[in-house]
Amino acid sequence: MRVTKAIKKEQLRRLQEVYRDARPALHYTSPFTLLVATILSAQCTDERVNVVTARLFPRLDTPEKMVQLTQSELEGEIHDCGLFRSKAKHILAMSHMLIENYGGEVPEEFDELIKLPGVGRKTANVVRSVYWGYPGIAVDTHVFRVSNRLGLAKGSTPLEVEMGLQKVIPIKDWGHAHHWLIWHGRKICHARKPECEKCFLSDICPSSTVQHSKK
DNA sequence: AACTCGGGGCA
DNA sequence: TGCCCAGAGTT
Repeated sequence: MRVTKAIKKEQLRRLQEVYRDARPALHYTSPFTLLVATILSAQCTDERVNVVTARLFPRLDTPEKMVQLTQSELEGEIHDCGLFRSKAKHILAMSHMLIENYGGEVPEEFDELIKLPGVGRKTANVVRSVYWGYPGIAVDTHVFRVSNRLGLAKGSTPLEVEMGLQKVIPIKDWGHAHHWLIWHGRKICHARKPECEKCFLSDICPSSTVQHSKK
């Protein structure tokens, strides 16, 4: 199936309709806690991240409080998230940098965010688009996979998909489309066994395994 | 572009 | 057991 611009628009319309009430799955109360939760979410399910942050953020929700922990203490706090050594190192270094260079606040500029240890394009775009509503699509594994399957934005690298998505998604929806695509990837368009028979986009998805009589 | 970090969930 | 999970840094 050739994916026309009209089909892409229809895909987005249906995604918006079905996931209208989709909210961020990660628990956070501020830019800093969203930043930390997003770092913890790397290669880890959001359910597990929420278990860790639920007991972490009531006590440690600012850079100033975070840097009072030692490396090994923080590793113990986030152990269940996996990749805990590098994550703990990054979170501590990031907190120190926020205090020294940004007055303890999280900068809103993309170029400043990605200077922070442990923060790449994906994490920077999450904080900007989800918390502050800035333009920018965060491309994680779900967004990458679903976008490629739908033909919404094809690319061999996350950056190519990010640029492609920004051409087809209206600016006002960039923070929301991030959630539509993630929820769709979680609920239906799984990595290993996509449930195409349950998918409300199977008739206009070039990767669908469902047979359709009409083309 | 490929490799590494990493414990837990699930087939 | 083997593969996967809301990635980023290094080589």
